[in-house]
Amino acid sequence: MKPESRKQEIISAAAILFKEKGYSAVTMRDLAKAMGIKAASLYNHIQSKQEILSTIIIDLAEEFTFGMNQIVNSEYSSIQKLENIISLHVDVTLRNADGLASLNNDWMHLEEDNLIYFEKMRHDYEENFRDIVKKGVSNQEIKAYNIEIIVFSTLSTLRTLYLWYPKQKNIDANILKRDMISVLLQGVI
Amino acid sequence: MKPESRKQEIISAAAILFKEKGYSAVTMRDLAKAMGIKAASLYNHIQSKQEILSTIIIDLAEEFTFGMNQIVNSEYSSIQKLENIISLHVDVTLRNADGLASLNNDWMHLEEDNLIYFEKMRHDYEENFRDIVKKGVSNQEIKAYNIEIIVFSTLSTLRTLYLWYPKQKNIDANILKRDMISVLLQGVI
DNA sequence: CAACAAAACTAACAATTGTTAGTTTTATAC
DNA sequence: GTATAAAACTAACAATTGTTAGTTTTGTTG
Repeated sequence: MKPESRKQEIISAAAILFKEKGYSAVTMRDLAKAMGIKAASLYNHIQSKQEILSTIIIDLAEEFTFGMNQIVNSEYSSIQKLENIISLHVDVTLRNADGLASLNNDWMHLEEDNLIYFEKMRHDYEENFRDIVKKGVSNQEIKAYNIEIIVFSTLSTLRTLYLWYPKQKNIDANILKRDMISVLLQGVI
Repeated sequence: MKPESRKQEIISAAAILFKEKGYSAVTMRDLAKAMGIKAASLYNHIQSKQEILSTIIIDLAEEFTFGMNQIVNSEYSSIQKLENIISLHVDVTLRNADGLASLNNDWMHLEEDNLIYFEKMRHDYEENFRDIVKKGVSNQEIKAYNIEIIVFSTLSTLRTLYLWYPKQKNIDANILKRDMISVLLQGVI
């Protein structure tokens, strides 16, 4: 592993603190203490507290957007697309569970352009997800339950994965994917 | 409907603001403005900002604890117990969606005894939930997937219901229960 | 060792925070 | 109409907030 830049170290430390208490409750002095330095010293590396938050959230949101676009443009069946979405969430969660806490709970503290940009990405993501489910229902690949409930319950579980998986000790990514696919999809197929 | 006491009005207004921005980001001046009064005037009715938060969260947590205890002590099958849990969450969510945002996202800002009390209730709740699933698996009422994943994915969906149901227009509680039961349980039965 | 950049420091700022004290207004009861 | 209680107000507090300016220390490169 190559050493993180000082800026990246700060962002990673911030993500952990944001996960524990939320963006608003974490002070720059808290963050500095976690880094073993003084608050003012942080500003040699970052521009503002807000920059930390937006870096954490926007990077992750773009990862999801990119992954979803690949899935949407693929030639898989609807069910296979859903499996790929589950796989995407597992991958991102294993790589950056701390950051996902901010994405889920602190996105509303983004400012101006970043807030608008984030909300558009989230909206498009949900829209793509919904379209995949709809297509699957019209295909008769997926049972015609309430579509909104399928979308909501699957997304809820995937979005909350960051809270749960750290409690499981050393769970293998592929086993996790397989089990998530079973539980989330067996009911709707 | 009987008129809410002034204190209850404040707590309800606070729950809405807490849902939008989180406990830490809402100031007493924000809350006062929402009530159309000055911040100092709030203190004629409440003791502290913390008291508002703990009232919102502890009341809800006790509702869940009470409901879960009734289900645990009933003579239903495991599946019926799970259906009753789903029904409990739907009922509580329809009655107080705003407060559930605080319970889900701001419980860590509870102080001392209330924090300990809350964490115990949450732990016991999850433990009861898990035991019901385990019993169902040993009964062969429930498929023997990864138990932890079943518990986690079901709870995630139920806990996030408060975010989603307000977007559905005038959805009937009983229809919602029926559909939730279908999507959450058909996969694991 | 001299030079330079990276990264830390001290000290302070203006704004905002939850909360208190004391006072005035508003509504209710006799 | 006067007394009482409820609910608002003004003014201020001590602490904490994100951030800046200016300075010193640390580490690297020739």
